[in-house]
Parts: sequence; structure tokens; C-alpha cells
Amino acid sequence: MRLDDVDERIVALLGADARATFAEIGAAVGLSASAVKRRIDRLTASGVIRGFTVRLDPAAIGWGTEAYIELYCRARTSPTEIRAGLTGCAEVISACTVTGDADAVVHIRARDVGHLEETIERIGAQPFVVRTKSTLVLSRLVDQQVLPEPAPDMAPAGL
Amino acid sequence: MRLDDVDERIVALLGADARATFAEIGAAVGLSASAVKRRIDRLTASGVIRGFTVRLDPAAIGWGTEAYIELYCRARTSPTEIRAGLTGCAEVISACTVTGDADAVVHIRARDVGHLEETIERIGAQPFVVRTKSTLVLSRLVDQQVLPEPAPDMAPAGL
DNA sequence: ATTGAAAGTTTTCATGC
DNA sequence: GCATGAAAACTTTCAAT
Repeated sequence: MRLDDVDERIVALLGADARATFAEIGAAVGLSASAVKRRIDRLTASGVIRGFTVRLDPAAIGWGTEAYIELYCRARTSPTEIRAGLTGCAEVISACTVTGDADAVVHIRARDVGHLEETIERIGAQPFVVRTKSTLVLSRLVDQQVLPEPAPDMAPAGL
Repeated sequence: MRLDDVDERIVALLGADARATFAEIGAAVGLSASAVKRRIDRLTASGVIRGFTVRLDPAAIGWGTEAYIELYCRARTSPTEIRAGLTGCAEVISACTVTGDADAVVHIRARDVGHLEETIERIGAQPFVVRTKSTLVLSRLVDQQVLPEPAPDMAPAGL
């Protein structure tokens, strides 16, 4: 689906505050509240907008430990199998299969290093996991969940 | 700050739909709309809730290529310097300093492999970057932005 | 801390441009 | 595809419990 400039700005405003009213967004982009709602409904129906969520501070609720775990899997392990082995694990923020030495990278959040260790052991105990390699996060520098820019026709933003 | 069970459920509901009305949330947790608003206001004021945002499907707007880039930096490069070098770069989803061989890991989203390559070159051209090591994401298996579970007192043993 | 109700907004939808 | 206007629903505030 193709987003025009107004769609881009609406998406950016929702990224900054997903609970903004249609009237507020409309005032910012020069549209009526109903026109804004129509566009957001269309963006949602078309799958561009997957939903609206809350941004939490994990550290504020005692989940301040973060790590990336590389998974080295048994031959012929399917992505589906990896996903199945990770779902239900509350500590898993994200996971993906990757190129390179490892087969998958799992992003973990835990309460503390003890909890992290326990989680790594739990994941490492999955039958398809041959070994794991963990990288502890020291400090988070950037955390952008939404494209910060009205992505125009090519021309990525300069540094 | 300490979250009680009701707070946990409210946060989980907001995670699933940040535009849910106070009345809807109240019905789900057995509270009035005003009580829900008070709790959400308190969670926001205390920093547990950092804000509300939209979840997009990057592939739906043509940003379907994803990679992790490990940064090997010059000696005595500060995290602040790394952050400064990455801010304003629309392709950077997240970045953090880490333990292990590399100094930092940068999560990138781009339109295609060409755009990714150009981004890697741009980041690699930063004065503090000695070399980079890229890992391309093949398929995303899990993408949980919010703690999926009412984290109860699973008590990290000891302390 | 929560409720319940009043006043002010927002959403929703039908209509017309 | 957008604006307008009216009805319904929601948010916000505050007195009371």
C-alpha cells in the first residue's frame, strides 16, 4: 500500500501519541476529525497499522536486564520449530532467524542477571538448541519503535 | 514502583490496544472508568508508562529488510558519542552497548538490501567506527513489545 | 482508593460537496 | 475523498463514601 504525505504525518503523530484524538491529529495535518478517522481506519484495514500499544519502561517495573542470545540449532531445525520453542517464554522480546554463524538471535529481557541465566538455561534446554552465545546489553542508546521520518521517495535521511 | 494485579492487567490491556477506552478497560478489570484513568495517570506519572504508540508493519510500507550490525569502535569511544552518531538516522531502530567482542549492536530496518548496504556504509563512515559486522535477518519469529504476562512474584531467589 | 454523576469532548455516521 | 452537523459515547472532574 502507498502512503501519501498526510498518511505519513498521521502515522508519525500516532507514533508519538497513539491516544491523540482525531481532532488533535486533524488540526496538525489540516483535516477534519472524521477524515482522520477514515484514514486511520483505512491504514488499519490495509495492515499498515497493526495496532496501538503502550511503551513501558522495563527498568521501572524491575525488568532491567537485557541480552541477545544467539542460537546454534540442530541441522534441519525449522523456523517454525524455533518459534514454537520460544512462545510462551515471557522473557523473549523478539526472535529471528539470521545469516551468519548462528541460526537465530533472541532478544531477552529479565529481572536481573540470575533471572537471565535461568532463562538462557531454559532456552538452551530446548531439544533443537545445540549451543547458545549470549551478549549482555550494557546500556540502551536508541529505542525507536516507529519510523521517525516521513519516508519519502527513497533518499534515506542523512546522519 | 510496584504494580499490583490490576495494574498488570491494565498495562496488558493497553499493550493489546492502547486506544481502548477507560470504560472498556474498566469493564475488563472490574473498575470504573475514572478509577482506571487514575491508575493510568499514576503509571504514566511514575514513568512505568512512557507513552502510547502505534505498531506498524514495516513490510507493508516497503521497509522489509532488517539487520543487526555489530560496531567495533575506537578505544575510548563513549556511549554518548555512539548515540550521537546514530541519532537522526531513520534506519536505526535500536542501538545498545554490549559485552563481548563488539562494542555496540545496532538494529537496522531498510527498504531493501541496497538501502541496507548504503546505511551500513554510512554508519561505518562514522569516525569512531573501526569496523562493522552485519547479520541479516531472514525471518522474524517473535515480536513482543510488551511483557505478555502479568509478571507475578516469581521471586528471583535470594537477596 | 473507588464510585457515580455532571459538564465538556470526542467519536460516529448520515448527508452533501 | 473531504466537510459538516447531530446523536451517542467517552473523558474528565469532583463530591461523597
